[in-house]
Amino acid sequence: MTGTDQSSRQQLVAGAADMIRRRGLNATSIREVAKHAGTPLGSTYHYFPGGKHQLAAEAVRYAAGTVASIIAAKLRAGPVEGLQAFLTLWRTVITSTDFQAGCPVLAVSIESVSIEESPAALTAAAEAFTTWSAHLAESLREHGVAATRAAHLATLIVAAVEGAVAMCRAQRSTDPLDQTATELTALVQAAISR
Amino acid sequence: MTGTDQSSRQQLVAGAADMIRRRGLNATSIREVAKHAGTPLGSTYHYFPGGKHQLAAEAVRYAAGTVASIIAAKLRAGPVEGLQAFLTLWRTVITSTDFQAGCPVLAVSIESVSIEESPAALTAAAEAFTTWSAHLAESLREHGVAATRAAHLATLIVAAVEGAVAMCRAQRSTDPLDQTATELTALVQAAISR
DNA sequence: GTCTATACGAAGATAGAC
DNA sequence: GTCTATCTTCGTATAGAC
Repeated sequence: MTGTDQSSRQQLVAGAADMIRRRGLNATSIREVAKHAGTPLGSTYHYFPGGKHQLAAEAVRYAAGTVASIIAAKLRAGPVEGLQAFLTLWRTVITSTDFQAGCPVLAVSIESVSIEESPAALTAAAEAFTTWSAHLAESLREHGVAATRAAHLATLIVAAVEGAVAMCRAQRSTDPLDQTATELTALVQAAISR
Repeated sequence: MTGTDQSSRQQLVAGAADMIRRRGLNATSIREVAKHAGTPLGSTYHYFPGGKHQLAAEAVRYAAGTVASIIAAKLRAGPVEGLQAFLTLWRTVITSTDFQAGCPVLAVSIESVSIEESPAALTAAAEAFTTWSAHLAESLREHGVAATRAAHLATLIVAAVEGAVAMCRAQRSTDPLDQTATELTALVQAAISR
């Protein structure tokens, strides 16, 4: 386990995550991921014997982990701050890429049809959504929101933001996310101040 | 323009919409759409000279129009009834296909990266979201919700439902949509009863 | 262990037979 | 006008040279 090995491997994972969030899972080819990482095609199958499924699953976990770390850190300041961080994160993604990138977890959720076709990647996507929601729900509970309501509210936040990011890409405008942000912020503030 | 022509054409469009909502845009091949419709491959390019882009765009408009008709009809009974119809519609889609189908509009929004790559389909997706939101917003305004708030709330509804459907597919559970439904229904009821 | 070269299938699109 | 056969490119994956 040398440093070079890990950096090549990590570059493949990060590159795959970037391509998936831009073009989707099916339009992300191993060939191009390898080329982008500067590694030969064969190396990919050395690092990821499971082929594209394995690479996709790791890419989802990588991207999901990054997002989870950010919101978990910001949630320590409170649910509203965590929500703001979540919203800002995705707004930055779409604006900094001129609406060309979105969420790789959502892409995998839509393109991995059955468990049989891409088991690991779809499972990783499901876990990502669960983790994000759980972080938000926990913070809401800590601020006095009842457990059931907190869970529902957390799910709504994740669903709404994911959907809004996709709408922003289609419309080439940040309006859907900004409008969603306004509603969600008001909703969370009302929930924790009762 | 014989009856047979139009039915073949429509079968291609409907078949494409079904495949896109299940597998996504990139995994939907013209070959398989043609086979499923029982028409030769060449016919597809006769009906759709613009190739896959044109077929995808028409598939999106077809699916989006169906959804728009349903919610527009139910919205006449009020915003809550329209929301319920929107929610029920998607819940039926995911449960009747064992979580294998979702929204084709969302799939196209995520997989059509740039305007250059798939201009017509992405434009059709943007219009679908706009149309759905506009219907909901209009109904909310008619029930006393201020114009700006109505627009924001309508966007939140579309975004949240689209995101929730994708989450349901990843988690193979209707919980995300059901929890989102609870929150959205309460939110709309509160908005129109003030 | 790393990488080049290749096998094999399927994609979008079209040319040309009927 | 309809459809068959084919062109070209690109996908995943692997076999085998270094």
